[in-house]
Amino acid sequence: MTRNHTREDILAEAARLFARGGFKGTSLHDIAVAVGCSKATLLYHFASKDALLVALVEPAIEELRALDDRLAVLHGEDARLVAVNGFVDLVLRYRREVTLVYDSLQVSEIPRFPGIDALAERLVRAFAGHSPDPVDDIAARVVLSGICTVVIEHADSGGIDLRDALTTVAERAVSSQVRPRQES
Amino acid sequence: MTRNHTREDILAEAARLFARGGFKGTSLHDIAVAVGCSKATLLYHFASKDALLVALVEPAIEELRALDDRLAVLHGEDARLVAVNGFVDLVLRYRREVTLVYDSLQVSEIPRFPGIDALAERLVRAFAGHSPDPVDDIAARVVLSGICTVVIEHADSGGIDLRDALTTVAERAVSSQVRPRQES
DNA sequence: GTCTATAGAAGGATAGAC
DNA sequence: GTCTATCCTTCTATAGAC
Repeated sequence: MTRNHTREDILAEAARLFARGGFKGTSLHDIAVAVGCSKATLLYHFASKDALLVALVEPAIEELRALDDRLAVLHGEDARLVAVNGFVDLVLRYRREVTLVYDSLQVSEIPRFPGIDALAERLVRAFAGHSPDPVDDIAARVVLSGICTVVIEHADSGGIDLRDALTTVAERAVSSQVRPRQES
Repeated sequence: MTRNHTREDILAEAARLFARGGFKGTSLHDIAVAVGCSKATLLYHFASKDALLVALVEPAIEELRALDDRLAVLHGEDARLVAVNGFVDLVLRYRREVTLVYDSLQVSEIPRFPGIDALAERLVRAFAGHSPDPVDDIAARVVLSGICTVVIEHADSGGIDLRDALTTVAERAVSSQVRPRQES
């Protein structure tokens, strides 16, 4: 557990600083100071600044892909439930990392992760319970991106269970008055 | 109307590029190339890169403050309706600018606008219809930030009325099952 | 594995001609 | 008003000692 102490420190500080200042807004110098080492040490552990970012978000991406796989065989309401619960859980465990991934979709200041755009699109559709209603599609997009943002600033969740709140919001936003549910 | 052709071009291109690449992710060189002029010309019209950003978002900030003023005398459901309709309208008219303002709240890569944090907090409360339920508070935050994000990528709104969709989503997300409405 | 020193590129901003 | 040329800083990354 105590192996590669420095490498872990770098990842932790980089996550914190990237979340606060953005990827382009955070320099290797900033990270080095936060860690308490030199820039050269950073680049000994990671080939480049981009490589550091990739290493940072890799675990989150892996889990995102796993969730995507699980969703592949689900439809409608089933997909929605798994997507919402799975994504909220994932975002809570990888707060800062997921936001970096999400930013990479919109802002080209960050290196792209292959296949992420299509994955995000499938996730939106699942969040919408594959509803044909365009409003549900918009709702899914709003909630999906909103969750990513809120989870960052709410590092201090004031007593309330953030997980329950976020899933509830996702539930509400996408629920049409007439929900096309499969009453099996 | 044809006065200060270049200045307007600079603002337009800067808005486009900042939205796509982020503030730090977009250089004066990038903007100059897009406009078709030199960096020096940019800095003749605007004192600095920061000043360019401020000039860009100033109109949006002004309207945001105006909305905030209107909200000051409203409560509960009335506040919610005015806040949601007013904000959605504002965001649709200043798509790229509002997002820059919103980013300035989270990411310190962008110069801060005075009083914006408190304003944003009041807006959140209004979006929540001043509900005491913490879930409504979270819902308001999710929807508020989600709207800012979605409106950017949806430059191509596919036939659907984005305004209606966004207000509907905001309505749904914050509506508790038991809405504390003032049935006058 | 970590450091100092430095290379090499890119960024924001200024000077001065036109 | 717009340009070219330049300055100075900051940034990423490398070289080489320890």
